[in-house]
Parts: sequence; C-alpha cells; structure tokens
Amino acid sequence: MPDVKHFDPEAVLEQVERLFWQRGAATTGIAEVIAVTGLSRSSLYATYGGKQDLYVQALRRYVERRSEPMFETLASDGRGLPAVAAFFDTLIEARCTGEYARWGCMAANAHAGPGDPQVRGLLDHHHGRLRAAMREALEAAGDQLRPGLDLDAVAESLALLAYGVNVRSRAGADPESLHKGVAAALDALRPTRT
Amino acid sequence: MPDVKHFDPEAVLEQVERLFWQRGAATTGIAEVIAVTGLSRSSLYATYGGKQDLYVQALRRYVERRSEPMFETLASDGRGLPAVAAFFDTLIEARCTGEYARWGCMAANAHAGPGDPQVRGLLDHHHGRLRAAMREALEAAGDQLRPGLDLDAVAESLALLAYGVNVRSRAGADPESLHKGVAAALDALRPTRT
DNA sequence: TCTATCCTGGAACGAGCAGTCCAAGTTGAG
DNA sequence: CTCAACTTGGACTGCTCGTTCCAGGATAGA
Repeated sequence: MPDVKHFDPEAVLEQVERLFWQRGAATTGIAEVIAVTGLSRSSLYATYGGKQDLYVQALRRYVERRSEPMFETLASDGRGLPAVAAFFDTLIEARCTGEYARWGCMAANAHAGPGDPQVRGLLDHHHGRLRAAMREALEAAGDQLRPGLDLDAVAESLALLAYGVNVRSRAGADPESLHKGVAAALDALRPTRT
Repeated sequence: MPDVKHFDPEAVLEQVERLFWQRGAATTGIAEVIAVTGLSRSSLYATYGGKQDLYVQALRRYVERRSEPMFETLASDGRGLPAVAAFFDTLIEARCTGEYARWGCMAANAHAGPGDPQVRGLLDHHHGRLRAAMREALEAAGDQLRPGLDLDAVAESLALLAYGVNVRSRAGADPESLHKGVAAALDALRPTRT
C-alpha cells in the first residue's frame, strides 16, 4: 500500500501552530499556511481537515507541548515560592524576548476568538492544569507562606495573574513592570517579617 | 447647507462598539455592521472611514465610555481596599451575567488581534489608566494594607489580575472561582491578624 | 511488469469580503 | 421657485476566502 506521506505531519503541525499563535486564527488564511508549510491544498485538507480543525489541532499541540511542560516543571519543583517565581520569570522572559516575543500565549489569545466548543474545552483544560500546578507548587511552600491562606484561591489568583502577563506582553508591555507586578503578588503571600 | 445626517453618529457608534466587542473585529463583516446599524454603506464609509478606522473608533469609545467611568469610580472612592474589592465585584458581575456576559473586556480582547499601532496606543492608555486608578485606590487604604508594600507594584499586579478575570470570563469561567481568586489576592495585602 | 492504491499539485468554484461610485432624493439659502 | 450642497440607497467591482475536485505520478505487492 503506497500510502506514505511525503511530509512529516507533526513537523507541519508545529509550523501551523506557530503561524496561528503569532497571527491569530481569524487573520491567517489557508494561503499563508500553504506558503509556510510548503504542502499543497490537497494534502493539507486530507491530513488535517478544514481550517477550524487545523486550528484546533494546532491549539491542542500548543497546550500539550508548550504549556504542559511548564506546568509540570512548576508542579514538581518542590521549592515552593521560588518555583512559582521561577515560573513567572521564565514566562515573562519567553513572552518579551527572543523568538516568541509579543506572541503572547496562544491559549490566552484564543479566548478572544469565537466561542467554539472544542476550543473552549481546550481552554478550560489549560486553565485547570495551570491552577492545579500552581496549587501543587504552593503546597510545597510550607512556612514560606503566611498562615491561613486558602491555597486553592491563591492558586486561582496566580493563574489569573499569569493570563494578565500573557495578555499584556502581546501588546509589548515593559517586562520590568511585569516582573514588579508579579513580585508584589508573591511578596504579599509571604509572612510578615518579624 | 442641507448637510444634516439622517442618523445619530454616536448612537450608531455604540451599536458598532457592541458588535465588535462581542464578536471581535476580524470575524465581523461590514455586512453585519450594516445589518445591525441599519445605515447604508455610503453613510458608513463617509462618516467613519473603512473597517479598521471604524474598529479603532469603537475601541476608543469603549475605553472612554465604558472603562474610564469604572476607573474614575475606583480612583475616587476613598475607602481603600473595599473600593478595590467593589471594583472587582462589579467587574465579575458584569462579565459573567446580564447583557454583556461572556463578552469579556473589549480592550483585553483587542490584545489578541494584530499589532495595529493605533490599537496598541489605546491599549497602553487603557492599561495606564487602570493601573493609576488602582494605585489611587490603594493610597487611600492606609493601614488596611500590611506595611512595606510597593504600591506601584501592587497596582500593577491587581491590574494584571483584572486582565485575567476579563480573559477567563469570556470563556465562561465560574464567577465563584473568579471571586475566590480576587479575594485571595486582596486578603494577602492585608496585615496579619494579631 | 502490471495493477491497484493513495498521495500530490494545481486548476477551478462559489461565496463573501472590503471598498467605490453614481443617480436619486432631500433640504436650506437666495 | 430654483439651485447648489450634501446625504442616501444600492448596484457594482475586484479580490480573497475556504473548499472541492480530478488528472497525473509514485509506489508496494503479485
């Protein structure tokens, strides 16, 4: 059965992911996808389906291959607040400098689009994973935290803060301001110095 | 000079604002704008220019007429932390229930679009105003706050938090979770109970 | 070598897009 | 009343969109 594809579907999907991540789904045409990936319309539609399917697959890849590793690092770090701080440092660095500067977070960006059910499912999953990882990191913080905190609620607030960082970085926010804001949020969690 | 328009440009602009706010600029066609406003292509293009100009004007109206009043209330309240809490309560209520439920914040949504310079200018202005209002509210908090806080940094962190609320609410986030997250962030600012 | 199968390239399609243009209508000034 | 200025409705244009389709090429098994 000569059914061997002439390209690597995973590698192509990564290119597509980057295109949609940077430019957004609505403002990116199939013609651009073809130009960037180099494959033909037939192969594209045969392999991935239509544009919306393609976008969903790209977003899924982003959540699984880009976000999830960061979440796992955060959850399994074990240092407590320094792990959370490192997470935000890495995030701000990635969002403001280098190859992906001003691309924001593809999942955060996707919130602005139309409310496709598949997309919403991915976004809810993404948020749940972020919050859970944040919560795990906080559980390891012990007495680095002031007493009496509701860790679930704090995890939620830090997850929301991360969305803020992602959103503002896409508009070219000053990384120093972002660092300051994050530092203030984390400082407030620490016990009062005695 | 019979040059009286047959419609109220301001009222039309509000309808356009709501359309772009809810559906986004890229996914809204001029045909929809015409259908909703009831005016003709000629009048639309003669009055507002092309689609991008129209979007910028709608976004400007949103920032000036929707966001700014909330910022002014926050800045001039004078109660301190309760004012900040009330701001977030109102925000979550507006984002999750009623006429504008799941529309998010038009300015936050605009971050996901292409980096148009005019749009970016509006978004930077919007963020600056939010942060400044937050800072003013915090200055009135006095000893409601734990000592030693950097108010600028805290204001930035609360502004970022607001973006998180706006973004997640568009995906239908549970308002209770949002309230919890906000409450945790504000609680952490208070002095340790003695 | 022959054949069945599947992938590939590119032409073609209809729909929808943003934007232009002009004849017709309306209104205040003279 | 007449005219000039301006708005209005809607036909029209050229383009781009996502999607379909098919002839041709490549390949593995018989």
